[in-house]
Amino acid sequence: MQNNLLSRFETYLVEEGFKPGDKLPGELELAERFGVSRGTIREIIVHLTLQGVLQRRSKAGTVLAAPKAETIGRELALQLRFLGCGREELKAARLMIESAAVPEVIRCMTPTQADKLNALIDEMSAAENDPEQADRLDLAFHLALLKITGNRLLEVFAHVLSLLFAREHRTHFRSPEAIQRSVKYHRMMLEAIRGREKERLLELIEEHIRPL
Amino acid sequence: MQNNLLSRFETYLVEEGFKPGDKLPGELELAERFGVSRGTIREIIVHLTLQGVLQRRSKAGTVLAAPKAETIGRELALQLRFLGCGREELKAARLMIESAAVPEVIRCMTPTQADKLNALIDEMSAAENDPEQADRLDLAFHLALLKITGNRLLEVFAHVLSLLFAREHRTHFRSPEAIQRSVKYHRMMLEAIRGREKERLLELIEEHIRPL
DNA sequence: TTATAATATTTGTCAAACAAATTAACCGTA
DNA sequence: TACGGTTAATTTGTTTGACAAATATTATAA
Repeated sequence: MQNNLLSRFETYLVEEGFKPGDKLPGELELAERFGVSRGTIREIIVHLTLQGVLQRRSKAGTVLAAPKAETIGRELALQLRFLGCGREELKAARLMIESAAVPEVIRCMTPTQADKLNALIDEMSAAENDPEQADRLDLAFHLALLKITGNRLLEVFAHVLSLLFAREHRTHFRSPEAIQRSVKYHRMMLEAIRGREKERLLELIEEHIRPL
Repeated sequence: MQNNLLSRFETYLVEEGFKPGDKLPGELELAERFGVSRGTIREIIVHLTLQGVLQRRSKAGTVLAAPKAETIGRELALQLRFLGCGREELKAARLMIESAAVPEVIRCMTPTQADKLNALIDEMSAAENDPEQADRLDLAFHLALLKITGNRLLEVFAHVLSLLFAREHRTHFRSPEAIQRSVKYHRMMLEAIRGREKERLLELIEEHIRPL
């Protein structure tokens, strides 16, 4: 049963003390070690590779990957897609996650990060005639916001939500006006963050997400 | 490249309009359809199976799975494990997620759900001499709490966090006293929920999670 | 029509093979 | 000794073929 082989392989990875970047033995050796054929162990290796746990350089070998929030979220999004969440459920989750981060965001914010947010806002404002680009920048802003907390778990969750949003409802913005309205909200949010106004920021986030 | 084949397969699943429970064609037919050998397409099928997107009854066939928060969270947890989050990061994430859910929890709570929470608390109280069981029930309580919101995305996130917690620090409770202290907090939280006291609940959650 | 037996599918797993790429070994030269 | 280039050995990516075991389907008999 593959499930069993997978967990054996997982504990092998952990117990053998592999660290990101370390090279694993070849497929043949691994197959022998686990008492299965190369094809069988390969199914597991490929799975973990697609999952983002391993990384393979073609024809050279397999190494333990340094997992990134981005690649991790990508795979999860597919699964959640079949979960069939509606727009409202997604919005609610986004709202909750972002609201949750507010205290930490205000606590951790540095001037450099504020500048970066500002740059994203400007860029989005400039993209008022490119809805697709504006959409990407909108999501980038919200992600950057959460990234301020320095919590990678939250970052992964936010990524998942962005991806789901992007896939299901890729056309938020239809007019330059809508884009500029969003830009305005982002600016107000940034002001609230700079002024450490927690309540104000919560209000803004809610108002910003609700009408999506 | 497998990555490409995976995304082709994914769009196939979506475009062909498969719904949970639907049976897919056999491996041979799929292999032919995608222009690869059985072994190659199998790597993708196995991956999606381990991922929880597909489900296979041995020697009978493959069907599209009805994804559950639990199985989805399980796979993600492994990935995040290699991300190497420390206890503090985990705690912060838990705190944020649970705090985020508070308004919704209070809004959505029904008497039946309150009773269920109560039952979980009683069970945990009775398990004061079985730390492992108490630990499980503790997590079950927190999960049930989030489930009240009816938001499956939040549920998945909560699951991930529970699993990470369970794996990394499986020995929260060392004494019956510690367990009863936790039980006491759960009871107070339940009271706050029943009384719709938002601020009180937030306080309790913070106090409850901080010393872990 | 229904129960049962025979047959055909389908998965799970293995072995062997080969091209293409990369890595390691070797070897002659300065 | 140190270095650069050529050759040989590994390793992956992918295919084909094979076979047992479980399951689904069909045919047959009561």
